[in-house]
Amino acid sequence: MEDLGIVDSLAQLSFLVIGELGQIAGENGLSLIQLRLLGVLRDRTPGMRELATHLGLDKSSMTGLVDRAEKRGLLRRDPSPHDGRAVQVSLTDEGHQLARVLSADADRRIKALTEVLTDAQRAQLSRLASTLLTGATRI
Amino acid sequence: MEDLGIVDSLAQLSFLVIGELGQIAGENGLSLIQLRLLGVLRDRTPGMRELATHLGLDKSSMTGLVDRAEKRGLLRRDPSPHDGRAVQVSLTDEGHQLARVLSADADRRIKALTEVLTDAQRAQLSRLASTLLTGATRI
DNA sequence: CCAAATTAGTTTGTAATACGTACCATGTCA
DNA sequence: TGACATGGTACGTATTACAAACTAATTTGG
Repeated sequence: MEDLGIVDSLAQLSFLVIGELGQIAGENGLSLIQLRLLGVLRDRTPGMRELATHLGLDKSSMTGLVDRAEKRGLLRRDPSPHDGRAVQVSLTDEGHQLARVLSADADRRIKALTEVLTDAQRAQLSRLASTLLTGATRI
Repeated sequence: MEDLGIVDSLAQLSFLVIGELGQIAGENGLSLIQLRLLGVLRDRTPGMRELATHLGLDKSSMTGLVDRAEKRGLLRRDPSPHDGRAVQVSLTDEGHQLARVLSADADRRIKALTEVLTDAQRAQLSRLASTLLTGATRI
């Protein structure tokens, strides 16, 4: 592979990583967006609007997404204690369990992807990505 | 932002980059997958099977994707000169023009993302990503 | 304190995406 | 030449996504 510019290398890397995550999702009967949803819910119990913002979706898209996950028993909607209009979305036990499996799979697959790197390079990549994320999400 | 592991930092970075590309696509009346399709076709005239493999889709999914892009005048199907069953997909002039716009947009947006990095860091990230891609796609 | 404006979420309708299966037409090989 | 493989499409279905219209609860301005 020839030396790519920053744009192409980042884009291709991203498609590769997302592709891996998509495969993991598929192997566990989920779509990529549902995998993301479960990932977000691992350590939060947000409302629908918050979820939609976080995932970059319209709030109407969230309704269907959460509907389907709820029907599968992966999460539940509870009324918010602070706001009568709002809802708290949280993982069920089954959802938490599946999220752990997905997380372990992702760990394995992503680490396999980075096998070609030395430990130092892997740490460097991680640090650079973190730096970039800090800058980008602070905006 | 705390220091993430290699898995989370790569996953989050990837979602961020793909999100940017998706926004660029949207601003130009395309979906992310159509942006990818145009990107692939910039320097190739593959058949449907080849395209499907490259994009990780079923061949039946390709038909619809190419159908819609063809209807928009972005690409065309020509019969393959070597195989009576096969088809050669190629960009129209309009498709090439749009692909150039998308590419320029991506350049701008991804470079803005990496603004927090020094030039040296950016080069390092690009090199690490390229290395990783080389290893991953050689498998 | 109440009317007006916001906000959270759902519903409905439509389009794109994606898959599997079944199906043609063409190629390839024994 | 006949069997089989391959490239591509057609069809049916589920998921994803959006926009617009709507309901119900909350906040805000006067």
